[in-house]
Amino acid sequence: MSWLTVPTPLPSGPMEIAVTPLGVASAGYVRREGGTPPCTDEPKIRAVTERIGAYLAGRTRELGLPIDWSLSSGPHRAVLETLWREVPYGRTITYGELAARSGVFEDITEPGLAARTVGQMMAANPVPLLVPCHRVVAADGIGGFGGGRVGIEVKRWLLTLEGVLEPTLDWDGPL
DNA sequence: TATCGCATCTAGT
DNA sequence: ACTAGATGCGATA
Repeated sequence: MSWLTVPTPLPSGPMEIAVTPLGVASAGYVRREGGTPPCTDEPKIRAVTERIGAYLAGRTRELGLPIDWSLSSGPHRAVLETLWREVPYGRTITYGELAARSGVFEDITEPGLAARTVGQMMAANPVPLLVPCHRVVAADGIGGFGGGRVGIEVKRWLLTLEGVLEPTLDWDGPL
């Protein structure tokens, strides 16, 4: 596993991406702590940078990057894969609905519990952006996002990019 | 293995 | 419209 940094127009700045021979294993909106080996595979760096750049510039709706799922397993992975398969560009799903779709929480009957658990799984998503956790919203509003204050801005930015939200006055992305 | 912190929801003022 | 409480999972050390 090696790391590379990709410039983005996001409010959070550049992303840190970890790649393996299988694909992208990890992505972060915030800078990783040092100590991880940088990626030296130039064609791979160019491919990842180009795909993410095109997506965030509105030139494509598909990232088209292979995902290495090995960092997640069990129910966590099942929910992430459900989200990845069933929620396309420009669509959103609520925490509760995703819980139901994934089929992981059929034993859980308490209202809201499955939804909360999904929220915690999204917070622990190793590959945000590739697995579109920003398309998962609360039943009554936009919901939350990791990374504190900047995190929620990233979520709004991405939803605006995909046409889910109306551009605000400070919108600095494409369109 | 023990502890911590919730990316929610629903109901009750 | 707004506030508070229920409640158990996953992550971290």
